[in-house]
Amino acid sequence: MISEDKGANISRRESILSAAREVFNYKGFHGATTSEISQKAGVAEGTIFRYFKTKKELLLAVFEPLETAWAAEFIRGAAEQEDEDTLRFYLKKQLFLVKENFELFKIFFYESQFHPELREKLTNKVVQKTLAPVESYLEEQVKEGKYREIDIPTAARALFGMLAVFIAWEEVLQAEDYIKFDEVEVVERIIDIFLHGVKK
Amino acid sequence: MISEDKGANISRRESILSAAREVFNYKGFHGATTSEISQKAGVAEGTIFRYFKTKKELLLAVFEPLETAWAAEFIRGAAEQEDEDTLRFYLKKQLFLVKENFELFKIFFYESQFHPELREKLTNKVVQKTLAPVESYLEEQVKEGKYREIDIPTAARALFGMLAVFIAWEEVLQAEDYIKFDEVEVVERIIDIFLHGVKK
Amino acid sequence: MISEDKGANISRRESILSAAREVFNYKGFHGATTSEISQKAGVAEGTIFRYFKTKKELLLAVFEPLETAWAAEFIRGAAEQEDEDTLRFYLKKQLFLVKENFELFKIFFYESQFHPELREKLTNKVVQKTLAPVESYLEEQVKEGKYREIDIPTAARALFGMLAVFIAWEEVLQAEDYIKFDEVEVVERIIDIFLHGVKK
Amino acid sequence: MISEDKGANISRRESILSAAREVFNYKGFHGATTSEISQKAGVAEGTIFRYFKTKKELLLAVFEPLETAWAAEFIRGAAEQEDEDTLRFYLKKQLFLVKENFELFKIFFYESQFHPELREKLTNKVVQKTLAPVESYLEEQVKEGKYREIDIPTAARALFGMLAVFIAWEEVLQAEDYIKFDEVEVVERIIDIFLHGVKK
DNA sequence: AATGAATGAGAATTCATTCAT
DNA sequence: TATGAATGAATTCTCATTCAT
Repeated sequence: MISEDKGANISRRESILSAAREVFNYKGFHGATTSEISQKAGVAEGTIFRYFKTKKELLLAVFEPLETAWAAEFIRGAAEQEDEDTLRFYLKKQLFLVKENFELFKIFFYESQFHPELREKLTNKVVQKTLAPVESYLEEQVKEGKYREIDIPTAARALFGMLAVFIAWEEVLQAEDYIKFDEVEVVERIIDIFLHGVKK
Repeated sequence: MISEDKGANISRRESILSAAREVFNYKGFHGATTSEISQKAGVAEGTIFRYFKTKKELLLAVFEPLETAWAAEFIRGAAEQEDEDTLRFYLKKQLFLVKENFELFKIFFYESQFHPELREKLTNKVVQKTLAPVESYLEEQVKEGKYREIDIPTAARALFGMLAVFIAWEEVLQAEDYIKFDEVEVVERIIDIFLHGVKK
Repeated sequence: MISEDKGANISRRESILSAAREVFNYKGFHGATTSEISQKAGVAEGTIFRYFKTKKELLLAVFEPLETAWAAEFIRGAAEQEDEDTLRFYLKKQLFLVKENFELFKIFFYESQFHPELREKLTNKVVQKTLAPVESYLEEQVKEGKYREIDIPTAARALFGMLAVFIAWEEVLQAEDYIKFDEVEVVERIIDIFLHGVKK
Repeated sequence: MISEDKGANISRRESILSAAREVFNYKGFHGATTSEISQKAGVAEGTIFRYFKTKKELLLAVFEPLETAWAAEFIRGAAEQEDEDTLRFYLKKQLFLVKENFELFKIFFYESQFHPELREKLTNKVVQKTLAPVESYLEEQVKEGKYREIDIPTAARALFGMLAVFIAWEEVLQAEDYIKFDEVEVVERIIDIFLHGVKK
């Protein structure tokens, strides 16, 4: 079979999802048109609606890989963080996961305002799952007397905020022209400040 | 003429801007219609276009007060932060300023992706100005040997990330149902962790 | 003002309604397109939707004159039918009213299947109102012993059925080519058969 | 293969026609989709187009059984009506035939407006054939001096109109909630009025 | 012969923008 | 200057029909 378009060996559903992700990313949900998505996917416009009843359903489907990634991650993440090294490893992995899926994240966040079902998914399937391992780690350390008597939920969220801001810096502000941060170094530095801040 | 609508003593331009802010906020830029804005502003739809050539121009104009607020803040903020107390005070004020204008911020952030002129404003007139006083404070402290040899830009951004994440928690995720944080306490705790983390 | 199109001195709403009636008539509701209606009305397609929120609302509005005509007729018709002459006069007027509005009737009938609100209007505002005067006339005559002991509702409906069939003959079957009936004569003959059939 | 669906022992063509009848009936021609018809028929959508070139051709084919029924009826009906009893019997049978096929009739009538070939069929193969026996009966009776000198075509049509209106009452208006007529009684009463009206 | 995925023309509806008043 | 009716391009979505398998 000779087929030069990108739909050759991936399924049409995937082509559409991939095109939708791309277009949603640089136009937003409302700004994206099904016409543009269909062109990018190399299918007829009507074909989109064979796979997704409405444009909104397409939006929801677009996040599936995120949920999947997080669900998988959660299982592995659940394996208790025992020491600083595992924590560092976990944080880096999470950061990488977010960066890798940043386009999706951005839309996910933004559209959450307008679609309660999205908001719920974001909160329960992504945010809470991301926080949980860190919170249980911190709790352990505090209990063992290694860390100060900090407020766990606050601390966990703060830690992620410190990391998130760098992704926003790069991805939203596209501000690398002003200051370019080396990712690995930044993570080390942030963890350093944080751990120094919570340790006794 | 005695007019009882809100446009009575504020100019039409202001009515329109205020209505636009409100509608952009809960519908997003694309979701907002000039018709709804005009109704909220109490003017005819056509009138909007006497003050703003296009809907996009209206979007850009909507952020003016943010810039103004930040410009004013910058002047005052420039007065060096000399000690922890001034830092705490500054951070709280900034946080309050962001929360107060959160609606605008959200649109500002989101639309920045699609409109480079917005992105530039956001980076230069808001973000950089907010970071500067903290960076200069940290630099001072490091120089004086009170703080560890941290990377200043990283630390400053991390600090704001820690705070920002709580606003996002409330405003984007609307996740107060899960955990409700007391704002004043949270700020104290975060600053505590941060300072503990950077101090020698 | 120089304006040669038909929308010159009738309101746009009327132009649209009139065009809609015409197109609904020869294409049916589903077969009619708002595009064709707008062209016939001499307005832009979008203009239709300034006057009628949806195509269906346009359908409902199209029947207003029917209801109005019937409401007016009802008031006059309510004046008791005292003798055969008034009955004849009433029936001819009704028949004329139906013929004059036949296009509307046809759509009204047909679409009643799919839109319960239409069905209810048809039954209550048109059919029942048309039957009432005839029923009360028949009742009177039976009571006075002039007519046989017939079933009033059956007889009234039967009478209208006799007349209606000729309208259907002409308007639906367009069967004048086969047999052409003289309207006035037909009505006389039918009334003759009917009265002869119910009299003692 | 033992197939349990309804298409098992009736031909595919019949399954499709039967499904089409059903769907045309409650959705109308335009409202019906070939997709729904194919599902109801238990065949693939494409299969419909192997049996019927277009949806319209399917519409035309749907009426075949009506024509067949009427053709059969005609042959039997042609056997002269000799007395009132045979007339009564014939009318009841016809009425039953119409009621039984009312769904088809309704579409037949309605779509006749838009498709001349349908209209012609309706007039020639159904309506004329139905009228003929009654007309010849009436003619006979008038000739024999038993009935008054009425206009035969008018009278025949009027008789059917009287009956038809009751079917419309039930089936189109679905107005049984208002008044419910007993079918057998109604037919008796109508024939009674009619015959009384035409007899000397 | 039968399938059903894919098509794309065409449908109703929305909305930023214009312009006569 | 302000209006708001009118516009029509653009949008999402539907569906009869085709065609490779």
